[in-house]
Amino acid sequence: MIKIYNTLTRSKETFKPVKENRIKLFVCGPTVYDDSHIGHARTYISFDVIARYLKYRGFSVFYLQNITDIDDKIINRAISTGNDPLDLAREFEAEYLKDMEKLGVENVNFYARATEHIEEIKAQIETLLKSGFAYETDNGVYFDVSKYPDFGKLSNRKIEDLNVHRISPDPNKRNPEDFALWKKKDVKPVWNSPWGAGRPGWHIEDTAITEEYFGPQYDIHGGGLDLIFPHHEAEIAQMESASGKKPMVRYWMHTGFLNVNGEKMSKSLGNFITIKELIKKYPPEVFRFFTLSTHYRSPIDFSQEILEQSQNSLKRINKFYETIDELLNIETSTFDQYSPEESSPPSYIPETGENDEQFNRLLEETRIKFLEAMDNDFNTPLALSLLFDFIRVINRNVQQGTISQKPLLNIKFFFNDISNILGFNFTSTSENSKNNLTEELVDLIVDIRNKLREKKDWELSDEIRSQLDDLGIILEDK
RNA sequence: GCCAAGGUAGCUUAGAGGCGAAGCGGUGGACUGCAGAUCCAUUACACGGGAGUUCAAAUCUCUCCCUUGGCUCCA
Repeated sequence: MIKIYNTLTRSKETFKPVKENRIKLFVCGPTVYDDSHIGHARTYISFDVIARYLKYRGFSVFYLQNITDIDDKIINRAISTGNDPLDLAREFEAEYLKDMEKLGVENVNFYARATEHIEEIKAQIETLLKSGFAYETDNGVYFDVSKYPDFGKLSNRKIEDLNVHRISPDPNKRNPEDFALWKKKDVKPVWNSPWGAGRPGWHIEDTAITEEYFGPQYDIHGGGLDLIFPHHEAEIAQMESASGKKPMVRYWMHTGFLNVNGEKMSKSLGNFITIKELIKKYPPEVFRFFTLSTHYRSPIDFSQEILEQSQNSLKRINKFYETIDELLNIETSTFDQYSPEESSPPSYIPETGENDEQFNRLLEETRIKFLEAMDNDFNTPLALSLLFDFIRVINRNVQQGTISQKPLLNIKFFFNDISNILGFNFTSTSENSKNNLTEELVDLIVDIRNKLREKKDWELSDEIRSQLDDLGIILEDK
């Protein structure tokens, strides 16, 4: 039974899709006017894991994301760089998709561009106008918040409180908190509409897109915490008014902020880190681990030091996975050739052992606890800590030679599942790098060094090891 | 002013009434020619202060202190 924290009710609820077994998941995508930053990465990795887990749990997940490719920021950026706004948007959209691919975010089924849903947007505005929820002014078409008494239910605000700190509200609007559905414009990218040329407001694209692919009601809507107000609030108002159906979304999920060195990430503070900059310094998996070591709703603090910690922690899991592989591979490659007469038999571990049952039981317990942790609002930090507990016990038994192949094989399958769910790739280097020239050359150097070691030429051996280390190749003598 | 999230060992995080918290880091030991990895031990009977409820409180209640964020665009 999966429980999800619902921003709307501010409590954990048992998850039940509208349609049995089929989940419609929408997550707000980026406005493509610049390179994506590590805050985006945090959010999209979180939802990537959520989608992966729901699939693992047997649900069929349709994960939809919008791409905001028309917006003031894009236009301003295009003007300042002398580009066409739509070209600029395409360019950064491509960069975004590349970044996501590198981060291992691969579960989005469809990316929907705002500019390719102008007809749906206009249709929804038309509906809202006809039913009296929207009105037209000289500047555009606005949603009349006073017609929707539930406005503020997601962000827990009262309409009265909203206009307190407003600066210079548009006098043509009926209420200061009314928001634009259509902006009348005559410059640059504009589309024709019954209300004149212009372009859509920010909020309407999402509901137009979700209505097109999901209908007026669906399961999960996700995004960053900062989108709750006003964006998601506006979405609810639009869609529920247009369709007359409530709720538009059953579960609202929001990811916490990523801060840098305890401060909000912003361009003015100079602590703005793009995904590209990040993955120049650290493998994407390290960032993924960092992300998953904090609950998705909690704020997360990014710093070099913490990323180093994540790197070391992840190394421990990878190392463990490699150890298992090695133990099992030794068997497959040398077990048949082993004969008791040989003076130095190849090291191997027995196929079965007397403790097999015990290890299988431990594995099952760990699996159950892991699933329980993930079921409980996707508690990845707890899930990871369970893995570490398990790894320690198995390592101990590996060291003591008290574990056999059979349980190790089961463990390997379990970790394959884990790597799928969390989006890691634990595959050991030995599996990946066969037929690789670099690897062969390294093997050659290692062979030579082993001969030096036989001659007890420690000085040269150590120098070779140290120089390999400088090249990023870590040599560990057994 | 209004809303929200927090303050748990050196660092990063789980836990949410009773059971040894996990990882990283430090120190010592086992193993090793050395180093690394791994294991064992230790740092470490941790929960911002105060009061209350309870047989029992990091966990519930009250109160105080502090941090961060949102209320304009933002994942």
